Amino acid sequence: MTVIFSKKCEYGLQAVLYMAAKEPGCVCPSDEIADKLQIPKEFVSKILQSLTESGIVDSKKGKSGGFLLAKNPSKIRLIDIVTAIDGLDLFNRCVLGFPNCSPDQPCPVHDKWGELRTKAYKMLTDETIDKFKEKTLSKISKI
Amino acid sequence: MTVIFSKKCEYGLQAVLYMAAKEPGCVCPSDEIADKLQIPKEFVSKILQSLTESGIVDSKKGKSGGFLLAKNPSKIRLIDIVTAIDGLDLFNRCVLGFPNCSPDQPCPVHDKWGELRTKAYKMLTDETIDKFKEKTLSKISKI
DNA sequence: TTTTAATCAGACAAAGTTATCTGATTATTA
DNA sequence: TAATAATCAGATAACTTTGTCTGATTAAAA
Repeated sequence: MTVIFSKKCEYGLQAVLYMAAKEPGCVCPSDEIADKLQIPKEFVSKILQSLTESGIVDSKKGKSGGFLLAKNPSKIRLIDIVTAIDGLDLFNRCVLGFPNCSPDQPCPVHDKWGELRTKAYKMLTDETIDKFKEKTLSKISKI
Repeated sequence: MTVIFSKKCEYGLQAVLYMAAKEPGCVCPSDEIADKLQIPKEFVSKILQSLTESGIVDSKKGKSGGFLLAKNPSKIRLIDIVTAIDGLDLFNRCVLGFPNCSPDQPCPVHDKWGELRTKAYKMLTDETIDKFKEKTLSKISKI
């Protein structure tokens, strides 16, 4: 199998985009998120717990509790979520798995791949989640 | 964790590049490949077995046997190896894991990501392994 | 012809990821 | 204050990937 982000990270990104598409400050129970995104409830709950520690989301306990974004969506970048869940190995590791791949000891595809990787990193760094509100709503409605 | 290619695929790419860097028609025992690339012997052996079925490498049994490329390196593209081992899911699946991601039902990052993905696919499709002989030799010598 | 050194095949083991379950804790609301 | 509905925490199960082991088969070389 081939993957870019782990399932955890995919679900984390989906959940955060979902919350960003709702009214600001709106508290979402994990039940609701899991239901709307069709992903396992306990799993998404765990993922959001870890994002709470990273300061990206907040949680409210007790009745009518749930999860909500900890900051303004315009302050949350896609890369923040990826970093919190998967880390940045994707952008540091050699794509062919060679040890000590670096400009000094480049693997055969080092330069070509590095270019793509830099662009991907830039995209994730440039984009904040407030930009995706409309697109998320449109996508969610079709699930 | 975050991955692009599976370990199998990484090792497969490494091994094929290694064979392409040797004299044409040269038979490499799995021992030698495993040793030079510092990867598990039985594992690389299994991977090369599967690439034999895909017609990318050939194998010779018995004493002084081993693996060799089944075609001219100029006829083997990086994408052929990736396809044989990992498949093309990477280029078809939604990067956020949304179901039914398509131009009709795009995920929030569909367009931006699609662009990068297309470039990556093109790179793997354009590059044949004969182009990497020098770079592979230089990298191997430093492991 | 016997020994040797390799692939081949399949079972198995270890590790990591994904998913589920259970119970404790917390805070709202009736 | 009691009932309710949510997060939180930790154990465990299922699955996939990665890696190892053993023995059979094959073919070259002594």
